[in-house]
Amino acid sequence: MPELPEVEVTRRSFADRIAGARVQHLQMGKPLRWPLGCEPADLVGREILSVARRGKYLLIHLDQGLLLLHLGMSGSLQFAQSLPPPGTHDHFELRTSLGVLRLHDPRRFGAVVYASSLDDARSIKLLGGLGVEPLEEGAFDPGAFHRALRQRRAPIKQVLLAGDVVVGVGNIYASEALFMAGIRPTLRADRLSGPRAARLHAAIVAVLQRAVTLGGSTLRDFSSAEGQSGYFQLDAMVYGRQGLPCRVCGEPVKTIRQGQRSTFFCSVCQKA
DNA sequence: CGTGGCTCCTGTTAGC
DNA sequence: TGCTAACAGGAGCCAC
Repeated sequence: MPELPEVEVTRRSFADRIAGARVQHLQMGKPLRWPLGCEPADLVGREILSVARRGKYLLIHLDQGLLLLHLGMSGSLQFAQSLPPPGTHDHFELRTSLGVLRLHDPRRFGAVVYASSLDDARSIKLLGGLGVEPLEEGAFDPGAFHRALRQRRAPIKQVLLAGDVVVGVGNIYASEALFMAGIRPTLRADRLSGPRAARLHAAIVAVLQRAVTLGGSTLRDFSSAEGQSGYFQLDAMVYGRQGLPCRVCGEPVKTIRQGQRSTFFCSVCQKA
């Protein structure tokens, strides 16, 4: 569920408040995607230095090691001075001197993984193959983006989702960025001209930035760690709008399946 | 090595 | 109203 904007909104909603906290207790619920990788008790007493983000992963840096956190499809975080007793879908809870951090994740596609450092095998395995950060100053270059796309024969939508060229673009924002750039989602990535790749590059940045500003999308259950819902979906151009008139030309929005995920597009505004 | 398909899990919704 | 099947924002893994 959460794509880059939702993860970034989550990070901003608690990073400053948890920095400097001391870990008092770590409680795991039902198994998540991978085992934690250390004894929960081993983390007691460590200090939380900062919360960073890489792609859709949150990196909680400790004075020794770090926790890699992924929200999967249905995960959300809460951080507060105190919280009501955990429910059936709360599978990770970190009690600290400054508050309680809790992961709520019904589908349990999310993960919390301890790594001793960023060069640790566990972090390399999870973060090593990730593409560039689209919103990082100077990191996402239109020319390099075009060159990377020329190596790929898969449909452009699926190349965006794969996350090894550029990170953070999930199912909602892939459809939205392709609409904004006027590109058909089924077009082979290597068939994009330089100008069209540049247009897509700009669209990705614009869509993600706008979504962060709006507090992310809240289709079902996303909210920030402060409990705020996002508003992006209220003005999605194509996502979730199958059969409804395109906001630009009025043509009914189409939906197709690509790699078991639904894609939304306008056949008039996205001719090729 | 790039690509496409499958998989994990639970909850909600569309359709009969 | 009730049952069932399809689908949901991710992404690692495996066979080609």
